[in-house]
Amino acid sequence: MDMSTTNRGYINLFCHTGNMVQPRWLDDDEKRVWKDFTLMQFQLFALIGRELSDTGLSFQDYIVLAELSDRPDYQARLTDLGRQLGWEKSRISHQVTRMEQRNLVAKVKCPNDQRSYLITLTKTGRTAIQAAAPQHVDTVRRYFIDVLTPKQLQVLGQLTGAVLETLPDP
Amino acid sequence: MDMSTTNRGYINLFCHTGNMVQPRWLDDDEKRVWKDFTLMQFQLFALIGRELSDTGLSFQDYIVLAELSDRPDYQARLTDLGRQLGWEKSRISHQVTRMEQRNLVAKVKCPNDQRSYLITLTKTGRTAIQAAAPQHVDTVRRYFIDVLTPKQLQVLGQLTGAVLETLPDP
DNA sequence: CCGCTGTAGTTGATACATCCACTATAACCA
DNA sequence: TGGTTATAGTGGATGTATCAACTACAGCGG
Repeated sequence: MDMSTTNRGYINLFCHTGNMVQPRWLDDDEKRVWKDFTLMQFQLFALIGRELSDTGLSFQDYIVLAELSDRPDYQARLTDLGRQLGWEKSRISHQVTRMEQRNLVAKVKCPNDQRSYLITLTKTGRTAIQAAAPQHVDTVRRYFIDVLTPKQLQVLGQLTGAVLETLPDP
Repeated sequence: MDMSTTNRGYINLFCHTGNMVQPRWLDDDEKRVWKDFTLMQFQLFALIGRELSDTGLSFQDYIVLAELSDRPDYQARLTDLGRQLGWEKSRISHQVTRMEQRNLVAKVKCPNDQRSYLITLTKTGRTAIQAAAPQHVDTVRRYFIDVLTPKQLQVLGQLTGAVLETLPDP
């Protein structure tokens, strides 16, 4: 099962050229970046979740509430909400259902389209995100934004854009 | 609830200076980078999971199998495995339990330490990661590594390191 | 040898993400 | 107008993270 005695492990890559399958290893730098990147993103989002949890909101709750807060009328159609966040319909549906049960948002049948729902920010939801925002944004700055130099931030923006463009739609 | 009429939304940040709480917004660039970054990482890992799913492995399965493959004897103590991956004990425990039920790994009581288990790669596990590796590594290259310029990869490595160092231990 | 503290791992509860199959309405077009 | 297709959303099943409370063993100091 060894692919090479000097460069083991399945983080290493194969690359399909034509109908030949040729190994194309990750070199040590690429391997390190990939592993560190996966670790970093996971730890970062886990931390954000933990720091948010005193407020009774999950990061997912926060994201939805923040998106609704960004709207002039504090409401959005369910699918628009999902589309805006890059969430698939089932994910946003389940999430909103849970949030509705906790009274963070309300669902109203859309008058124009009998299939749709308007999701609106409730008083409770508004209060919750108001309470959570200071600590959340502090965390994002402290452990991410402010850790990076302006140059790093700029490159990260470009790089993120490049990856997002390459990623297929669904 | 508006923090400002020109710069709304709870992605914006507050910063605690002494016992004063002062708003410190994310400017438009920072906001874009943060949102795009969260979106990118999520979509990327979702894609990796989907592309892996034909092989019957989740990304988490893959990570564990890859880590075990990297060991000369194809085995590791449960906690070492978790430590290596940056996973907390409950997470690695649950994951390994599920993987054991599918015969991807085996658990043996550690002879030296009656509290510990040695997790070993089974024949099935070995076959599974062998089958999955080509497509997996191809995906990682195609949608991440090869999308980035060497310069971007280098900056990403530095930036990732900086964030990881800042992140608190647990 | 006893008790204390730390470490290894489990378990059950809850929340989250995904998949797939499903209902219902809308839009289109022949 | 009636049939087809696309869109909006639901619901259940499975796998995945996290938390807190738990058992059990190890190592240490008296």
